[in-house]
Order: sequence, then structure tokens, then C-alpha cells
Amino acid sequence: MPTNRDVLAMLAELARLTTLDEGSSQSFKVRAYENAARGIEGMSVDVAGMSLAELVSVKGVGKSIAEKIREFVDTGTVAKLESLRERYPPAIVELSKIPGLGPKTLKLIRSELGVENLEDLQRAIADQALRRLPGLGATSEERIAKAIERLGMHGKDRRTPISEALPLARRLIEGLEKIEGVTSVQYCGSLRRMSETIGDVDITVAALDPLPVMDFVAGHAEAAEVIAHGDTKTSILTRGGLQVDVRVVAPDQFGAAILYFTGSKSHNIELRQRAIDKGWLLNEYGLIDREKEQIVAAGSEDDIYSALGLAYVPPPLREATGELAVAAGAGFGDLITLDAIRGDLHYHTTRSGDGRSSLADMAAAAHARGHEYVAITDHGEDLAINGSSRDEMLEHRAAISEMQERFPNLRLYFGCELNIGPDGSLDYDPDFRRLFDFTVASVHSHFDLPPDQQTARLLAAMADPSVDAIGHLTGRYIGRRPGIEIDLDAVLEGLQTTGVALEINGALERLDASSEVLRRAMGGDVKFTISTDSHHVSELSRMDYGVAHAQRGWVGAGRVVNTMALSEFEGWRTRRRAST
DNA sequence: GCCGTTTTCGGCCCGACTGTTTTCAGTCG
Repeated sequence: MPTNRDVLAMLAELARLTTLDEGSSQSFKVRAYENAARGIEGMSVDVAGMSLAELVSVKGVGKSIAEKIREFVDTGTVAKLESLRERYPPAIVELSKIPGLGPKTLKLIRSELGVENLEDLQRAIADQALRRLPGLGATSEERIAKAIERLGMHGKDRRTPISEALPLARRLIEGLEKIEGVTSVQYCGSLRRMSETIGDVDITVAALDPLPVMDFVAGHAEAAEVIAHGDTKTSILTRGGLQVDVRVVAPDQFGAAILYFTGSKSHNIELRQRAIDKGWLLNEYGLIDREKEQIVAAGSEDDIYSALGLAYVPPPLREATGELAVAAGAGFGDLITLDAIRGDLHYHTTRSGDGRSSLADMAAAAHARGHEYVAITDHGEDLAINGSSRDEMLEHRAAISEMQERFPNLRLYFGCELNIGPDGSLDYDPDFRRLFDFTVASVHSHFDLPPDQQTARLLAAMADPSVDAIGHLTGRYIGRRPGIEIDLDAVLEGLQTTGVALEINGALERLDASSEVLRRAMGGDVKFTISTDSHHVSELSRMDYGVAHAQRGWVGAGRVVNTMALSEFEGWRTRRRAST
């Protein structure tokens, strides 16, 4: 039976293909699919078990979508979706992901130039055919050419953003865990190491009988093609063109298997070398003493590291960049972990145009997660559409302090996500900005300014006494938009001297600042926040990703502001503001 | 395709930006 996640994936694909069909993401049909998904997103009951009448009562779900959901549950497919897939094959969907190439232009080049895939498009660009089409010109043609180049869409080195790969892996795992006889499931590879982009998805399953697992994978709705279907390994290609390998091992070898399949390759080589030094052999079946013909460790990764005289190495660190030396010595005692997090400092409500859960729901969600404090940082007035006027913000402040009474154990801060203008200017005026308990300032536009101007606008923003943190540093969307170019040294120095914290944004599309930047920043004395940038109650789990990503940047808990106890945090903020 | 009615049709968030134009179309958020 499909899970809610499966239904959401189906609706998302309907929305995506309908966008191409209707020529606009603002088509009312597309928005209806998205609204329906939104309605289902927050539900805790399984929609698969709901009747037509019950489905229609879900907000955003009408007769037509309810019928599609029933069709999906009963038959495993939706006729409407199938016909869309025929007209918009994966190669066309791929093209639609190129920035600057919207559905209208895609339709045009398809009908006028016969472009059906990336190769056709590149040929058309080489022939300068795009610039001859109505509404396009040389600039547009060059922009699209550059976008293709930046996406690295050439040939087989195509990588999938983690924001696509991880939800897919989780959907598969939900199903795998339900198979009888399966004791553990873990996604491995670069996905588990929290790489920004993923080549293929590796999933390791512990089960005594591999057969039902193999059959489940080969017959999965996500499988567009079965590449391999063996006794213990099955590989499929999804409709999105992503390869998924699922391997089954015996439960008592699970630790060795996930260690091996998680990699990285060079981390494994170093581990194996240590095993050899001790006269042992390390492979995917275990750590083995060959002479005595004994298994030293195999069941858990912890056991294997421990037998090798090493502290457990969290997966995001396994890149052979010095982690084994630390694991053999002092260990990773200060490394940030999820249980050290006490609050969330970038958090939206429906006060923001793009927020999808109410203040009450967002506060309840933070409380349920065990947070001690949360900064409600809805968008400032400068962000078109999504921002709030002064009056709206003042009303919001009153609403927050009223809400505070309902949550005695959760401190709610009146905050703001300020918008950094092209010249570093911020929303409202200095007096008004002082009203906020906590602010995060972020870049949302003008991504193409030269690096010195980008650096200058960031430095100007952090020099403002009302700014407490810089949000999603570069504004990148992994795999879609590269983000602004900056002079990193200058920015890190600015953060250090002003004491403004650098946000680690846990949204999988962002994971901004990058782990390279974080590691550089750890070299100095920069403070961090790890935030979810939640716009919906379902997004609080981004904290898990934010922390894992921070680990990849070797971020220490002592440097993360939202590990502080409430009073300590308030002291930090007061001192910081006084010093600017 | 959904919703809510002055209840079975008309409205649905819409402004900034860019590149193409001559008053606008397409993309993005």
C-alpha cells in the first residue's frame, strides 16, 4: 500500500508535468496539485486507507484529485500521469531543470527546432538556432548555454542533488522496512556522507532471505527500468534517471556492509590498512582474523572502529581528510551532535507569504521537538510578496507574546529574516529593526553582481547592530543555482570581528554555507547557528540534516550558538549587539 | 482543479527582473 510520501511524490510529478503541459507553474491545475499535496503533507493518517468521501474532505483535495489518489492506491498508477509521462519523457523533464529555460521556451524549442533532449539543445545552441526564435535573442541563447555548463549536465557525470536523492531513498526504505524478515535498512554511499550531490543511491538491507527484498525493488513503482536483478543485489533506474542499488546482507554482517558501502573509497582504504597492520582483513563481511579464522567484528560499525582502536567516525567525516588520525587520538568529543541543539533561530509562519503553518502550529511543533527557544523570523518588508509591513510586524509581535503564554517552557523570540539589498541595505529603519529580539539577514536577489559587490553587501549587512546572523550565505540551490560569488576570507573576517553568526541552513536544497566554507570558518573563531528555515511543521526535521552537514564541516558544538542554554544565549546576543 | 458563494461560476498571491520589445512575455520566488 502506498505511503503518504508515495502519494506526495505522485502529486509532485503531476504538478511538474502539468507545468510543462500548461506552459506555466502558475496554472490553476498545477497549483491545485500543490495545494492538495500541502493538505496531505501535514496529515498523520494514511491517505491510502481513506475513502473517496474522506479524501474530498481534506483541504485542497477535490473530486478529481481524490479519484486520482484512489486510482493510485488501487492500481498503483494514474492514467492521467501515464499519458503526461508519454508526452513529457524524462529527457524533457531534465531540460526543464535548466535555469532560464521555462515551460514556454521549452515548448517553443521543441516544436520549432525539434529539441527532444540535451544533445539536441546543445546542437541548436551551436547552430545559433535559438536566437532566431521569437522572444529569444543572442543573450538568452548564451544564458542557456552557460546554465547547461554550470549544471554539469554533460554525459554521465550527471549528479543528482541530495534534496532529490534523500527523499527518494527514504520512500524506498519505508517500503523495505515493512518486508517480513528485514531487520535493518540503511542508505549508504555519498548520500549517507551528506554529499551535496549524489551519483547513485546505495541501500543496504539486513535480512536472512534476500528474495522478497529483490522482488520488491524490481517491482517498485519508482523503477522505470530494472538494470540488474540478482540474488542479493538489484539495481533500478528511476524515472528521474537516478540509479538505485539495493544489496542484502545477513544481519550479523550489517555493520561491516554499511561501513563498506558508505565509503568513502579512500576512507575504506585507510581503514583496511589499519586492519592489515593488526594482521586482520577488513571487507564487506567483517573484520576478520585470517590465521585464527575468526570474526573480530562485523555486526556494527562501532564494533569495527573500536576493534581497530578508533573512535566511531560519523559518516559525514569519512572523506580521508584527517578523520582517522583524530579517531585514533582525542576523538570527536566536541563535534556537533543533534542532542546538543536547544533551539531553532530561523523559523517562518504564515506571516511570511511563503510560510505554510500557523504561528500556533509552528510553536507547538518546536515544543514537541523539545526546543527551549525559537526565533520566529518571518520575512521583512523588502522581500516582495513574502514580506511583512511594519504594521503587520507589530501585530505579529503582539501575537507572538500572546502565544508565549501558552508555551511556558518554550521561549518565543520576535525575530525577522531581513533582506540584504544589492548595496547591503536592510528592511525598515534602524529604530524599527531594534525591536526584533533576533534577526537573520539573507540574500534573496541580485545573484549576478560581481564578487566585490557581493562581499561588500554582506559586510555592510553584518556591520549593522541589529543583525545577529547571516542566513544561507550564498543563496545557492544545489544543482540549480550556484549562489553568489564572494571573497570568503573577507566575509569570514567580517563575521569574526562583528561576532555575527554564520547560519548553517538545514534545507537540503541549500545546505548553505557549504561544508568547505564551514571547515574554513572553523579555522578561525566564527560562531554558527544551525537552523531549519522551516516554512511548515514538517520541516523541523531539517535540523537532522543541518547537524549532519555541520559535521561534514567539522563544526564543534562549542561554536554553535543554538547549543547554548537560554540564559547563555541571551547573554551572547546582548554582548554581541553591544559590541557592534 | 479547488473553493465558496450575493451558491454551480468566477476567482485563484503577484511583483521584480530581464530581455525582448514599443507595451510585453517569460522566469523566478
